[in-house]
Amino acid sequence: MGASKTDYFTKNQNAIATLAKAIAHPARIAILEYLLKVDSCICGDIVNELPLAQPTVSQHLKELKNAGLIKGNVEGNAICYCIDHAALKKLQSYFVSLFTKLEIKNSNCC
Amino acid sequence: MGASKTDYFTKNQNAIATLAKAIAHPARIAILEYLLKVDSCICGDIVNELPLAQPTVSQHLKELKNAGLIKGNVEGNAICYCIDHAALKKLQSYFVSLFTKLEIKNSNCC
DNA sequence: AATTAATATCGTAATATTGCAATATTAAAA
DNA sequence: TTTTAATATTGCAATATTACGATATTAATT
Repeated sequence: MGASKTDYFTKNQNAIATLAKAIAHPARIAILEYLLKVDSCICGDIVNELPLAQPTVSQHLKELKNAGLIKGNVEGNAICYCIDHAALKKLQSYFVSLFTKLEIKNSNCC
Repeated sequence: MGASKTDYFTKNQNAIATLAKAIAHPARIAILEYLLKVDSCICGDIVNELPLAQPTVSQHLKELKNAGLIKGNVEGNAICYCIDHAALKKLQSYFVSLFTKLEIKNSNCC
């Protein structure tokens, strides 16, 4: 077969896996870092910043947008992308909760 | 083509993407959560816990191990898997630094 | 030594991801 | 209204991931 058996896992497990997948590519990490670096919401020069063709960047942007990590605003001709802070906080909160559990039972059995 | 252009990105960008990929599947999240839940380092019953065949679980365990997130110790016949706390901390530290940057510039431009 | 139990590996099918050329869309500018 | 600029979509090839049956490996048990 192939294609993950999504139904067999909890909503939460699927949610974090989906968020993780969204950032599971160096180009998408680079995009997020770039959007964090530039103060203003610079748009299409993400393409100039990355060593990838325009359609490829567009596709990565789409995936980040689908995951809810960035937002895109039409500004005339161009489109202004920026971090969706609320969504990133959600991502953060899952990790924090995971890492908190970790702190509690830090028994290294192996 | 296909296959990501790893060389064009920084070591750090690739590192976090690789870690994210390791947890970008609900089964692997479930495995990590299970290993966190059980106090002692229970081994093969991960297979009983998950709705997946033994080879599939074995494969997921291998990926988590390759990513350095878990450790496996041979214990006679069986193998004892457990969270690698040091590695998970590394994962945590990247996210913390990313989220810290986020706090600093929380200007929502869109 | 044969059996059993636990886990890993191999082989393979189904599906998903990545990347880009070509093309479409959309809106400003000329 | 044609041109130009910015971005998205389509189509397709290369590769990676997911899943599992069959089989191999390894070590305890009989």
